[in-house]
Amino acid sequence: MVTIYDIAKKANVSPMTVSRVINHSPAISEATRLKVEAVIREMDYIPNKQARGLVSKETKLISLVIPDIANPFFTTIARGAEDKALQSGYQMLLGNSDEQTDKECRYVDLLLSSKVDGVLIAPTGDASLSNLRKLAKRRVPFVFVDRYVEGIDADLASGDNVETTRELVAHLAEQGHRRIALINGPSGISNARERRQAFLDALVLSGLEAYPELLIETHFRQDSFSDIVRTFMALAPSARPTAIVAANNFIGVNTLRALKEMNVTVPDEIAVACFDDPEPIPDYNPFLTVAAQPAYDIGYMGMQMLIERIEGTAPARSRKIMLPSTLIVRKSTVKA
Amino acid sequence: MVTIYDIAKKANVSPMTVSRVINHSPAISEATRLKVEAVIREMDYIPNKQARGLVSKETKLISLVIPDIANPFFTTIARGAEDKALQSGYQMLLGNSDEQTDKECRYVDLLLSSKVDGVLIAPTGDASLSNLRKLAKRRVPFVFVDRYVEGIDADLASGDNVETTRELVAHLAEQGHRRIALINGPSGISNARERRQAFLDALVLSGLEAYPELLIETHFRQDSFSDIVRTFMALAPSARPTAIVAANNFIGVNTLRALKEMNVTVPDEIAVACFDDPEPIPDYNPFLTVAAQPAYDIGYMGMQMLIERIEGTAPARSRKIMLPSTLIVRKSTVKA
DNA sequence: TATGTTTATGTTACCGATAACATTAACATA
DNA sequence: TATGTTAATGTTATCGGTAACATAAACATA
Repeated sequence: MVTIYDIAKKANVSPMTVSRVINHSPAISEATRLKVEAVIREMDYIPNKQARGLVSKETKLISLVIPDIANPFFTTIARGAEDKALQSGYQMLLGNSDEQTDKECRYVDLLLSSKVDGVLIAPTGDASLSNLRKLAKRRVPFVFVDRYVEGIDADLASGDNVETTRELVAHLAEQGHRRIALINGPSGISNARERRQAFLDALVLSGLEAYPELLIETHFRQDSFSDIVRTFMALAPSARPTAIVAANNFIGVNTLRALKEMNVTVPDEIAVACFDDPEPIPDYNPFLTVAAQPAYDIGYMGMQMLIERIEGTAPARSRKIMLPSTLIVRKSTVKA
Repeated sequence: MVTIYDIAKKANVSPMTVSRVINHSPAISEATRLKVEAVIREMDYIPNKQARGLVSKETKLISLVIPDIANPFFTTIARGAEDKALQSGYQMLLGNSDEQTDKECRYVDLLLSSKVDGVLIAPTGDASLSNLRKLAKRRVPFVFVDRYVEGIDADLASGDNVETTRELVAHLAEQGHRRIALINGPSGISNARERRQAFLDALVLSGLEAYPELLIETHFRQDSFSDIVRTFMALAPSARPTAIVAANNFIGVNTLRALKEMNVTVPDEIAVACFDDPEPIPDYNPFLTVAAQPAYDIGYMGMQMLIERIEGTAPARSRKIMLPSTLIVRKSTVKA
């Protein structure tokens, strides 16, 4: 491998002079600079970031830890985050936690060892506390995307859960629904908690009543909703929900599937709307009404805040950025 | 930061002994090992990969360079690749080339500086040659996913373009179509070239004729197909295609959209089928007939071959893995 | 008993860069 | 002319590990 020593020898200067040229130090004569630059080009020298990092204590590496890169919502966050990282000269490491705190823990250990400059994380839930404490203890800056953890002070970029929930409920209320169910994520995850509260508030706002039996808590990656749907359908017709709000795209799509399997027609018998668009490339004839969170911006802004933290240009107090969603009304909530 | 020197001092041994314990060297007495391990735990020591890598010449970093992480096909490749990487103790860096050779070049420079152990790449096309040469020159192992570059010898994991194309054409022929169009990617990308040839061969196999005016070359991320569709519709009715094969999900979806805008009914007037499912979470009522390539396996197998190359356990000759697709027939090709 | 072998541990140098300090030459100033 | 100042460059130590070699103690063998 070509090192600054090879360059130095060939250019007849000291390695330190080469280092100065590479780092654009002003204390270099024009003549020397040109000479060294010529040799660098000639020998096709590339600085070794590892060696540099050992001294400078920075790696220009940022880790993104998300539940699942295959979910279009997180995919788009990743895309936004990566764009910002590249702009600022950082490279992005990817980690899927699969909503499992122990897998997340494995990543945290890995990235602590890799000495990343910072971490952008959508934590698996409140159980992530110990993982985040580990980061904090080692003074690795981190920023939350999509979700936060109670008791940990850090910047957050997320969708506006309150306003988004309100929009979904208002839309359904407008369509005449009076009994609306919520199929939510686990209460151990901040956005599920927020969505639940926002849902209850939104019902009041729309002049509707809340029914405890229509408030379901499940997982964001639950893949069968047959039991839940069956329970709904077992209710007396007057007690059945006529509309369902699903707390993410995965729940939304799989609820639709369960309804279809049980021959419940959507939206005629039950309307369905959800958070996050399941389709990154909108299909010909999309069916599901969604409140699309601005995932790209969440990733981009989150990364921006993180880089500001890393580079010390962020304000001392932590920032919470809530971005508005876009309600996209489709067939699953509008009767023909 | 806690280093092996801190551990050594506290445990009353030399730093080298600590290093041996960390690396599970057998030449350590049980007593010393336990003593050192206790101090390591007590002081919460984490090895510094940068320092280690400076000596060992490995970073346990692999870079994945793909056109776009937001495209579900590549997303799923990333997911498979990441799973395999983690299993084998590697971390994955992500880079989006956006189908631009110069952006790809920027990444290659970055990862050369980061001293990654290997690169998994879906090259932007034949123009990637110089970028790949750079990698080869520096002896950074790389493996192709989805696409290869003529003149570069490396392992490849991809879908079986020939067989997949044949299936799509056979399906359309079975539906009675005699004039089938192909809207393809750029001929500078290997899989577009392969799909074109496979398409022509498949037509022959199905006893159909090829019409040059129905062979369109465009971009994999082209977003408007109005002109192409308009040209088709301007043909005399007997010369118009009755079916279109789109070379990827993006082309497929946007062709559908263009057809819709021009009030061409699908599949009645024109049927449409494409490579790669645009929907990572199949929607309630998916419309588009697709040949779904096994993206997860492409990523997983590609990463596996790469790790074998890195660790020197791969055979000298390069391997080409072609994985079969699954034809999913939906409404866009089947008249009601 | 002297020597060889094995096992466990320590010492030194180095990976490729940079920070901190040292030196030199050129020039300005008194 | 002696001294101070500035600009350009060099030297040394260090970052946190590990390879290679050195050493010491314990034991076996002739």
